[in-house]
Amino acid sequence: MNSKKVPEGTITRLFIYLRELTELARLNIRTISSAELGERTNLSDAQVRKDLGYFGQFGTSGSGYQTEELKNALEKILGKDKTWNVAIVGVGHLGSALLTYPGFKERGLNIVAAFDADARKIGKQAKEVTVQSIDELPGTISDKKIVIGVIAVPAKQAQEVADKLVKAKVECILNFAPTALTVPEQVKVKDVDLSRELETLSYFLANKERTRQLIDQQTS
Amino acid sequence: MNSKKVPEGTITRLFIYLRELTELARLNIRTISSAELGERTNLSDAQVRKDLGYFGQFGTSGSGYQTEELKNALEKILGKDKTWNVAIVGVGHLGSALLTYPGFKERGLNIVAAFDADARKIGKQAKEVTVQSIDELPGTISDKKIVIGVIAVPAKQAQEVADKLVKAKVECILNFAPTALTVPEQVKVKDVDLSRELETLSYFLANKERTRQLIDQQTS
DNA sequence: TAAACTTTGTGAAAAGTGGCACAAACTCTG
DNA sequence: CAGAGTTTGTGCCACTTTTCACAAAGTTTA
Ligand SMILES: NC(=O)c1ccc[n+]([C@@H]2O[C@H](COP(=O)([O-])OP(=O)(O)OC[C@H]3O[C@@H](n4cnc5c(N)ncnc54)[C@H](O)[C@@H]3O)[C@@H](O)[C@H]2O)c1
Ligand SMILES: NC(=O)c1ccc[n+]([C@@H]2O[C@H](COP(=O)([O-])OP(=O)(O)OC[C@H]3O[C@@H](n4cnc5c(N)ncnc54)[C@H](O)[C@@H]3O)[C@@H](O)[C@H]2O)c1
Repeated sequence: MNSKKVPEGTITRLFIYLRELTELARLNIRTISSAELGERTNLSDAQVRKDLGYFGQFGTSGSGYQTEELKNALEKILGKDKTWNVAIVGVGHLGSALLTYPGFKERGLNIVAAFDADARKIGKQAKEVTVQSIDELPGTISDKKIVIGVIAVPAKQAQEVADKLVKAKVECILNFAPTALTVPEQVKVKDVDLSRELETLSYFLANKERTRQLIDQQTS
Repeated sequence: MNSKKVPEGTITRLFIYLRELTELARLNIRTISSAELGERTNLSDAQVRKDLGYFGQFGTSGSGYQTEELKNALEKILGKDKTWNVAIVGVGHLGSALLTYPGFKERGLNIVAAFDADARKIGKQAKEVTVQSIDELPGTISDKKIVIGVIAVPAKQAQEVADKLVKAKVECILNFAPTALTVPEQVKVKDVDLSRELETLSYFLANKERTRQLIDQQTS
């Protein structure tokens, strides 16, 4: 095992391998080679081996990897054997969608609190969670051992909410507001910018059109 | 201006700069240096200049960039001076949030149609759009000149919806379902996998001690 | 007008990332 | 048990992207 920095892409791919291994285990397939695993995930055999190489040696020359064993190892590496408590701040359109999404719990992320500043939203029930006033955030974060804060408020309020979350000592923030947050470096921020993804497509379309015009000019 | 290949990351960051420039223009701030712009977007001054450098020379030594001028230039580069018609397929929790979000129109992405397979949702009004039956998709896509399709249905139905969108001749697909789609190569697919983002956080938490030492690279 | 200061634009160096290729390790076969 | 076959783990190389660093260009000051 080398202790070099692990590329972001490796982590993403490990989740893909894990998903495939879970399927293989279900099908009672006991061993798999990097070539086969790569085939099934549209990745190269070398990529598979290199990714695993960051975390140790899991295979056997000549036969490959034990499905079950590698699956367990990846679950441990990826933190799938643990669960974490999550709070959502801002129960608007997006916040509500997140609150009811079952995919979080399936991945070991339990939403155990929700906060909003709007009096009309406070007290509302969504799944097992009751919307609380933002003023109760510090106490609840600490009492319920919440380690992830999800920001789903308008961009203008995002930094203010981030400050409250940091003060309450969350360890990660998942930020849906389209704005850059400033936080101490020990707090991990993950930005998810839905608009930007769409915007990227508009760049693609604009370029496609430009290219087409250039080609038209050349051909005509 | 050099005509070398523009990194993917550069495009993403240009949108970030543009967002900040729009805010600066609103605040009537006339000029900005790469250092200040970098400060406000959590990026380095060199990164800002390099990114802009792919598209031309926009600044003035000694004083920086004209806010309004750079904003206009970026809008043109990024295709923001055009608008595109968008359809949403699947008006559930996420689809509804997207439908009512005003940020898309502001960015030249007009949601002009929405489709669902559930009879109870059809006919529902959301903003200016009435939810239509999925059967009307081909006709509407063509009539309304829709170039982007957004998939917000459960993973199991995602490929089937993608096939319909491709057949109806959309040029891009934004896919929120956590599954890999197979489409012809002339159709651009952008996956937004919220689950993946969450999974990454659980990895971070599980490996916090190690990751904390290597936190330098998290600007993306 | 000149000197001090600020900031850009960009080559060159550094860092990060993926693919190749092969020795070493192991399995299989007769 | 030897020789043929399979597959891993990793050093090395090619490529991409970011950071560095500084001359050139502009601004400000006196
Ligand atoms: N809805 C979408 O499709 C969409 C798409 C892209 C980005 N976003 C971003 O996600 C964020 C949320 O979007 P939305 O559509 O859910 O907005 P929304 O207006 O529906 O909801 C925002 C919620 O935040 C609450 N709030 C405001 N200030 C608060 C504060 N200081 N503390 C606690 N709660 C506060 C409001 O009361 C409201 O309930 C925004 O930043 C938006 O830009 C949303
Ligand atoms: N809600 C979230 O917070 C969230 C988070 C991460 C990922 N996602 C993903 O986004 C997608 C949508 O999530 P959601 O929470 O909105 O689900 P949802 O169940 O609330 O909505 C899905 C909608 O799609 C419609 N639908 C089903 N099959 C269809 C078909 N063949 N054609 C047209 N419409 C069809 C359903 O009638 C329903 O209205 C899912 O793939 C989900 O995994 C959602």
